[in-house]
Amino acid sequence: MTTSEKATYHHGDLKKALTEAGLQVLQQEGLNALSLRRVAREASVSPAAPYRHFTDKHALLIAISEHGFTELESRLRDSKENRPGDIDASGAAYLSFAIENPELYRLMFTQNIMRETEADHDAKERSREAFLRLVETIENGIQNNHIEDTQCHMLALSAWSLVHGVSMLAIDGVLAGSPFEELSHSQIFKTAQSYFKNGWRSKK
Amino acid sequence: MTTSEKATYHHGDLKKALTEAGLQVLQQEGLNALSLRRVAREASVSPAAPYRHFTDKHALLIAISEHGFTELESRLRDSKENRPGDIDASGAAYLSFAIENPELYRLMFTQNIMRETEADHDAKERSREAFLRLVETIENGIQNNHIEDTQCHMLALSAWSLVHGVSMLAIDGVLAGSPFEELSHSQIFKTAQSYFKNGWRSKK
DNA sequence: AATTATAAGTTGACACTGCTTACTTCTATG
DNA sequence: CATAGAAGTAAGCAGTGTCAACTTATAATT
Repeated sequence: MTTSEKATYHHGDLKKALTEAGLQVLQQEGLNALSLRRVAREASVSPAAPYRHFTDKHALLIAISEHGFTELESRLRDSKENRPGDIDASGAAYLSFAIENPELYRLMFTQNIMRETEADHDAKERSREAFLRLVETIENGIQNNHIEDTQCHMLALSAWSLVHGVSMLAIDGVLAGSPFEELSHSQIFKTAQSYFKNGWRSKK
Repeated sequence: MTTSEKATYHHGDLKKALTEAGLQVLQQEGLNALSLRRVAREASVSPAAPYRHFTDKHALLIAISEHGFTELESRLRDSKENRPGDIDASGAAYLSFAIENPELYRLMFTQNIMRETEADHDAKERSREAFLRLVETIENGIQNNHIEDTQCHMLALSAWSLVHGVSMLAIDGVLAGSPFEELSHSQIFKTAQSYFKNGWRSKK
């Protein structure tokens, strides 16, 4: 209905439309419902139309995944601005994103960029960059003057592992019924962190 | 060719055959190649035959997933027997399983038991039990006389989160190119753990 | 301005998938 | 020995990923 959008061209920006439709289907009906034909239908276009913009179904998934990485990164950036140096807040922001977008989050780490496929090379590269920006953001988040780069990198990976693990377990419903369920996201992260700090002592 | 196996029945233990064929396809060609028809073909039966043993495709996946949980649990049990009280060894065993069976491991936490579906109720229940045994095994692994049950549960979840996170990142190729790559699995786990113990200091 | 090249979308088809219904066959039990 | 019921088959529907051949609208060129 908006005049400005329609004027673009014979058909609007179909690639964007397909990606957004795909994202919506993914979030509302899950990965199994996400098909190229369905997305094409959603955009009122023929079943083969998407192939003018994506070489593959995989390429569409990569594009959606890229969108996710960008959004997650921006959330971490926001959290860093609002509470600079507060790594707990960043962890909470990360976890919130995962919990609010379970299907998307799972997709991001399932149809992974690193995996070797023949899919659309450009999209793959852009997605990979978005992913690396995320890693960078995480590293910046725990930047420390007193340690060197290598240590910082490992620190980042360790922290990320914990948050990623909690996110996955939360998404998969493993936390349901556990004491974790009662806590807020921020508290979950804090608790896990404090337990790690205090160390886990085994019997022996 | 073996006489004893053929004598079982009109057709052997098809349910088991299908599950094993499914596992093999999953590991060798990935989740996308894993279809009911393909598995049926692999077991030399008609396309609809599996439906006498699985209500759903999902039910087959649940069965395969259950197999995975049982195997992982047994590995953790072994590790505990061989090196009682050595939680690092358990973590390494866990990580090894994930790295050796990436597709299976991903499936286990993707087609999760907790998710609400109409699938084969029995299989779902058995799989859920296998899963809970795993949680129990993990909790037993870090059992501690000095802390109460609730704390122990949270400790287990925290430790699990870390190992699960490292496993996922490793599977997804995120660790490739990082300092982690140089280390053995056991060392990866130890390193992450030690970093957590020492704490991560932020600038502020 | 008319022509042409090309990007974008359509049509129709193939092989494959999950799943269902109706049918057959074997096996175990009364 | 008869037969109920479990196990497997056959045929078919709707949906899917993908491709080749075709059409059309836009952009570029003369």
